[in-house]
Amino acid sequence: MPSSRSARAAAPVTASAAPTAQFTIGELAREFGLTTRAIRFYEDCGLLAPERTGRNRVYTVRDRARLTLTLRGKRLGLKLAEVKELIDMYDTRRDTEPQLRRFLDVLQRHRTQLEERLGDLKSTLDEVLAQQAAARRLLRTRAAKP
Amino acid sequence: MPSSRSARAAAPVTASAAPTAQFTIGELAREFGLTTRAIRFYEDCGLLAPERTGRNRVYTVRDRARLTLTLRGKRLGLKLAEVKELIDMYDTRRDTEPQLRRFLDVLQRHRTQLEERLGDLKSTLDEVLAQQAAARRLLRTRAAKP
DNA sequence: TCGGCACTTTACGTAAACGTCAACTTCGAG
DNA sequence: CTCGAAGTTGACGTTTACGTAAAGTGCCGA
Repeated sequence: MPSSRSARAAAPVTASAAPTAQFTIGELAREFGLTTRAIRFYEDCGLLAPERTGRNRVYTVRDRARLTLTLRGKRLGLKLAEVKELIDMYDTRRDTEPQLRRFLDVLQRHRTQLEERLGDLKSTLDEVLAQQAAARRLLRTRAAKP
Repeated sequence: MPSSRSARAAAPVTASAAPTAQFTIGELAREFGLTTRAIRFYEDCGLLAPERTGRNRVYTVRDRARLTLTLRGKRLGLKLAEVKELIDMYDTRRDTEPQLRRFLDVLQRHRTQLEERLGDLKSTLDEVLAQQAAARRLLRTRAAKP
């Protein structure tokens, strides 16, 4: 069975795994546990901009990376628009000094925000751990004298 | 100027700060930087259940604590329903062993989730730090030879 | 040639988390 | 007594992040 690269104009000739790895929307969806609808929606939001083979979308490793970042941002509670701003920021040129300084500004803001969240997270995690310990103790004493 | 506890049936007699501290919805809103609408909405979601003086809501320190937890959960990207589940869990009795075991289950789930997010956060933070360092280096070399 | 499957676009539906009126009531001050 | 400020409920509007259905294209195997 040749590699299942379905629904695409047949690979050049005998090549099964292209050198510059490419993916269909369905492949990406399965890989990331998303629906194709979601992926297209991310494109509408400007988070992805895949090439086309005719009308069909062709995703590269670069798109895959952006998708990874997108999902991570989502898990951290960011809006897609915020994720886009962030990703775009990392993708833009920083040729001139003003650009570099603006970039550093944004980085600092993000860093501060992230560190705050890190604090929140650690607090909650600590509380969960404490509750876990307490509950386990209770369960042991409960088991001792029923 | 006596403490501004507006819009309430007058305090018993001369007491200005009640022993069991209470708050109006407006006070809470200001304190947490929310709208009263939001606070009422949280009540609709079962996150708060203030007493009433007639029709007016009266919040206690306990409600204040729940609100704090709610907002922290939000910052961590949890849905209000998830926050409710979490808070309720912390508030319920754990008298029987099955209850205790269920409690431990939920704790473990939350812990896993929190640790995943912690990983996400650390990754992003690391990347931000790396970018910061890189940008600063660039800026220095740029300053050296313009 | 005929399904069937994966892909496409267009378009309307929906759940979450509030915002935003509207239409009151209820106090305390003037 | 009237006014304003803060409270109340109710109902509809809005944004975000997709779900879902409709209707069509393109290729592949039987």
